[in-house]
Amino acid sequence: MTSPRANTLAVSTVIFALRPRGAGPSAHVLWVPLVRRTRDPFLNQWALPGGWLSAEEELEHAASRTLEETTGLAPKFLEQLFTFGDLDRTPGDRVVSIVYWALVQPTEADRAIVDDNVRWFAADALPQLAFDHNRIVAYALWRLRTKMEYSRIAQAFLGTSFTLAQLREVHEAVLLRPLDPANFRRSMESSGTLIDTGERVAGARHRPPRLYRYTSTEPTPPTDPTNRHEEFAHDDRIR
Amino acid sequence: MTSPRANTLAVSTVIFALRPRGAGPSAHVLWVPLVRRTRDPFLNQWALPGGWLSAEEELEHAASRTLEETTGLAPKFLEQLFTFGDLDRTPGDRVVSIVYWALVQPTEADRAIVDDNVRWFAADALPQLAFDHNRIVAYALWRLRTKMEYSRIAQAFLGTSFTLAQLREVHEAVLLRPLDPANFRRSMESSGTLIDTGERVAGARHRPPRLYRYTSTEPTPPTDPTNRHEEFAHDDRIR
DNA sequence: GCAAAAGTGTTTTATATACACCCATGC
DNA sequence: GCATGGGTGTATATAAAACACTTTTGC
Repeated sequence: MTSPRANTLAVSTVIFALRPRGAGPSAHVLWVPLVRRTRDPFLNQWALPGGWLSAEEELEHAASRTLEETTGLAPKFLEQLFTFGDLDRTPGDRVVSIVYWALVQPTEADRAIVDDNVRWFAADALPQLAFDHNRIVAYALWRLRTKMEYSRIAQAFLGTSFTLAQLREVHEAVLLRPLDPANFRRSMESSGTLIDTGERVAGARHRPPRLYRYTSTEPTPPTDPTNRHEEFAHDDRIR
Repeated sequence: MTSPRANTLAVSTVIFALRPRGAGPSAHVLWVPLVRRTRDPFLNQWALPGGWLSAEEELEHAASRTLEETTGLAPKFLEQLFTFGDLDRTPGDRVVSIVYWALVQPTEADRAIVDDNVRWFAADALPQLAFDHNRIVAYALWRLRTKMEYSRIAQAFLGTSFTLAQLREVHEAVLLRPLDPANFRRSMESSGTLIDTGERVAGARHRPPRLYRYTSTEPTPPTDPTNRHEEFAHDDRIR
């Protein structure tokens, strides 16, 4: 005789960073940190970072905390993605996972933790993950690509100032296609979200590019459910 | 001495229907069914239909079940909206609410249940609701309006066949602005989602309009997290 | 000078909008 | 006929894409 099933609440986070890669068509690729499971089910398999939700912790806080614990980084973008609760996604108790997604910049010589139980993987070449985590990452990737087209989350992969070429590189790496430099420049300039810092980057053997910053606020949708990250409104058009 | 707080899981649903109204600029308005709370907290105040989540019920099933129980209707559209879990949204135990939103057609002489504890309200003139439910409805409204512009959820308010004027009326009522009939026709025709049934509606004292149907499937985003409602992909772009 | 990327200009294409006007029906 | 929406045509404005060309640096 088995005891009745119970609901358990968990928070997980899909963390994206953009890192240079050896060679290939585009110079940067999306990477995702995963943690190795240290218990059953799916012992030793890779999974999204996350943990049980305590009754005293805000959802978003739980997401950014696990993010800090696995990458050592603070997110420049953090947003709720979806809540997964299919009955068959876990054996034993039913686990409802509130999943967030985050963008971080790979700073300070990849300050990111890398030990035997935490590793970064190329987002388009993941191994078989625990639970339904492959599906979750795939959905997060779709959301990232969709949102990149109408918002300015690209900045979250970069520092405070950047050249248009760097910003374009981010878009190209995420969208997986080349963008016309001339048209990209115009569309960014006309968006009104860029500020010319006046500075330039010398040193390369070509005309020194300008450095830009982002304006601090973006027109937020009337009712962002969280009202915490005005910089990047929640969906929308979850298109 | 108080016992430690616990997490509780609930599912609620924001249900929209489009119903004719007495007079005014547009002939139809959005309505939302609410239920009266029969216990504390917020005793007697109006709230979104919903209930506790059992460990044996799928999230979406819980949403459509409460929808059936409060309206007597089956949803033509049902999708996860957002998960609300702020610590201060409930007194006592912390309640995490997975909120769905749904569109129904007001069929069969408003088969909808109307008793002392269930009532329909105009979506733009709600009373003060229990918990954070005003904010939730506002967010659902924003999502409905956003999604109306790039998907074909409008059909969910209508029967299987409809005239272009009816479809336009839906858009106008949701978007709260008049649309050019000529341009609306063209944009719908060029979308490739409409099928001319060949039938017409006679009886009115003007040229009889054609009846259209929707094509059955829409290009789904690569990774709809649920894969159940291919007709209406989840955000995203939750644009 | 030459290579390479920054940056500007121009043309084409597609799409959205505004609005004039004809068509088919009921009365 | 006339009123009423159904339906077509067309001109204009705005934005996306394609691509030629000039500018500024390092070597």
